[in-house]
Amino acid sequence: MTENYDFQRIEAKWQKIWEDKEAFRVFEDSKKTKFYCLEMYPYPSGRIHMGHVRNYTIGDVISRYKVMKGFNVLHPIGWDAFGMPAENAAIKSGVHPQKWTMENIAHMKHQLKRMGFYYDWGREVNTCLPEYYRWNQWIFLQMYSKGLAYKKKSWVNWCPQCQTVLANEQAAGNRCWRCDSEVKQKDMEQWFLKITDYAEELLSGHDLLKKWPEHVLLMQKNWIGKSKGAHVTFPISGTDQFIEVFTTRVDTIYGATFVAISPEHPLSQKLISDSDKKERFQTWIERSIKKQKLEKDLTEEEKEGIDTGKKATNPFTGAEVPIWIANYVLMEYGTGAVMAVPGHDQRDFDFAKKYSIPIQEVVVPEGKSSSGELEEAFEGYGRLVNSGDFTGMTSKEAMDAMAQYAEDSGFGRGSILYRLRDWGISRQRYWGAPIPIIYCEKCGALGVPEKDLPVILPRDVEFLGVEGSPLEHTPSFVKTSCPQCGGQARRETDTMDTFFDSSWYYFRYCSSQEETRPFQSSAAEYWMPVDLYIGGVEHAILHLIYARFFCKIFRDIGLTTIDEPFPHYLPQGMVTKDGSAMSKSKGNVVDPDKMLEQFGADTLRLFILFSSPPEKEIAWNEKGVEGSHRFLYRIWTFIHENLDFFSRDKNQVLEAPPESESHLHLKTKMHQTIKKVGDDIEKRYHLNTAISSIMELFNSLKKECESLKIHHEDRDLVKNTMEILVQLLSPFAPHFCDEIWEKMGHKNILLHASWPVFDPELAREETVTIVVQINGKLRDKFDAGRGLPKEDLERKALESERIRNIIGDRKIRKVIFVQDKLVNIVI
RNA sequence: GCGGAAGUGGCGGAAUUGGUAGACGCGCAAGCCUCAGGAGUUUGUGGUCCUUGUGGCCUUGGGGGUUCGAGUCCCCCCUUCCGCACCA
Repeated sequence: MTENYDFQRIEAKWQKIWEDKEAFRVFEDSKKTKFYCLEMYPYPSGRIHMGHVRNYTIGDVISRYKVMKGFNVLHPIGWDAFGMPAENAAIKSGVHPQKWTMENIAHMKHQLKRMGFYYDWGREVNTCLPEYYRWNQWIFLQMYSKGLAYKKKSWVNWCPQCQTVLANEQAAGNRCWRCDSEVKQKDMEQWFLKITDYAEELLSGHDLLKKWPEHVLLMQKNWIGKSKGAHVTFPISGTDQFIEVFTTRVDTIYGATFVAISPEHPLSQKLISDSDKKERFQTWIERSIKKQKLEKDLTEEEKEGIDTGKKATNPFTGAEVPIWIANYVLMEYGTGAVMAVPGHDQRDFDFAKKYSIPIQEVVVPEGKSSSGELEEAFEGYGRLVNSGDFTGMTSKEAMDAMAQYAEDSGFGRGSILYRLRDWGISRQRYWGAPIPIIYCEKCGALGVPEKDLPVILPRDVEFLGVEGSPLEHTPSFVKTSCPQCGGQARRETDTMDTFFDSSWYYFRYCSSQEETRPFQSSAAEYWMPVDLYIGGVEHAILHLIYARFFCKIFRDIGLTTIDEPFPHYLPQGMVTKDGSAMSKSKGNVVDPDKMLEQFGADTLRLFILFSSPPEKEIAWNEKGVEGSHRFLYRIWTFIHENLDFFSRDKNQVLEAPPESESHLHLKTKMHQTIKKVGDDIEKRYHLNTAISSIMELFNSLKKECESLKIHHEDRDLVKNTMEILVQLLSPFAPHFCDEIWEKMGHKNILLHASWPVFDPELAREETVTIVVQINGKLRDKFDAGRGLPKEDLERKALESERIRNIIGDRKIRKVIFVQDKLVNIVI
């Protein structure tokens, strides 16, 4: 009677054995080569979802494989535990964010264990605990003392009804997510990190990231947005003030027929202050600023502006041009002011047409002459016309010459501009790491002294959901004394963006218990950098740039010698159902718990990997899960039906048999599969094809076994192949394989068994199929010994009756030969 | 608008270096087993045509090209998805 495949019992059994053996604990060991496999840690939202299952299963298979290959593998996990959902839950249902978060973590931890993941739980980090976030504060203070953290005014979304700051996603559609009132913009003091200091290095560091997908590097590159150009100052007529502009096309400056500044530009108020239309202008400016902040698609917005009536002088031509305030000029980019060249910029062209501003042509396409009246802006490069001494130069020559001339004349310089902006980390929220700053009336803003860290987030606060952060209304937190003069002082009540937490957690895993520094440098020297980082591509820009930025700061303050934390990044695709991402609102969520109950962890792991290669999206299909389950079941039944045979004592040697053809075939297949599975896991990360090749091996094995009773001599090979198969499958379905392995009489767990080695000689087919083509079309094929020379195979091909019939009496022009593959006869 | 990725049977996907397209799995069909089956098992399964063969033709979004040979390389176009977006 065949024993049932009781996966619930088996999985619980092996999870306990692994835990009792502490099989997943790792320590630094200089004798072994380390491998640090990291997956993006989860936000403890309550339950794990299929995206987690996929992400962590990919990492788990690679980790287990590397362990079997003899590496010292660090595979940690933790919790991105601060953030808004916890606070929202508090506001809505009165549960304390800490309670909510810790309960979620407990449940999700249980779920992850239930999946059988190879995690060293001794290194678990939890960002909402003071043990962790005190180092956020410490790092912040290091940055503050180096001038890398600073405070400045910035616009935030503000709900006047709730009297609170809103995140962008809470202000969707320009309406407050809670009370639906109209969102306003408010200018508030906020903390920033000077990531722009590292813009160039974040860009040039891409050269070290050889194992990142090209498109991810490109996304980051666009985000950093480096532009080469020039800054030029235009004096404002009748004043001693200037407008500075940035341009990437200084070669077109002779065609600058006006200057346009952003409504938000500091000069915009001054320039209209003595205008008789001041009030109308004022209203227009306010409306434009608001639109710029809130409109999603600004390109759709019609270009409009107001003429300030003031003039500025084009320093190249000496001509006076009007100064406009225009809604298409953004304060965030460049200087917030542009030299407008209608002839060579379509936006300026549209604007000039609307307000009848002159359009001048100063660049013509190479080999063409001036076209008279322009129909639209010519934005390409060409040769300069109507440009004084620079006329006749190419655009490229002129850009250098003009930048040089501007610099020599003192009204400009060649320059480089980045789109990347400093990172605002202030959040007017409770559930985050407090920013360790104290404000004293006398001494100003001071960092909390290191000895006073951590600044503990107080537990007892009120969650009204209105009038700013709960911390502001907690006097016991706010009131403090000045660390310098001892006088009355007030704490910063803003907390940190949770991206701050996730920018360095991978360092913390190296020594998560360390109490005197964020991490032990020696431990980080051993484990870092992360050898493989796996996670959703939605973090390709922000998280991965911030983390790279932090690593470079750590290097610059002497905590590490690493330049890049993640030399290898593997983005993993989404799990979708019915054409869209699984989400509660769509109602298309498949709960991993349900799958675990129905099929078990091994089936779920196998299915999620088998469906698709890691980078691709997975469309969930319940039938496929059954297929993966069936595969395990078939192996289970097969082993149990022949249990006497498979559990036979290893030492019982059978006489070496003569090698039959099918015997040879199976042996070859076995060695090929070892090679393929290894390559698929560590070279291509195509775990789906690794699994399919194991399935193929099992199919071959079963076929061979139909003759098991007849061909006594194949038995050793069959048993050996089965053992290899279980080893190859074990990273994918670890509980199942350990159970079978034990049944086959082994005492060790598979994690401690080494990965099988293939013999290249045996992996090579002794007979190959030679394809015969005529004019590139398949016409015949035959088997032949490996390595036969062209002449033999060509003769054999021409002997074939089919081939002879097709050729008839036509003349053979030539014959193409590919060793061990094909003979192509061209007639 | 700019940038990127992708398009292969009814479905998920395979084809790693230009060399047998459709591996593996799902689904479907038929047989076996069964009182029964939404279980198990065996076989078949891209389309099409006929003379049913170890057959012919067609087939990797569409159209051209390079090559003895193209899913793979080049050019043009279409569709879908993603990122950025008045970036000066």
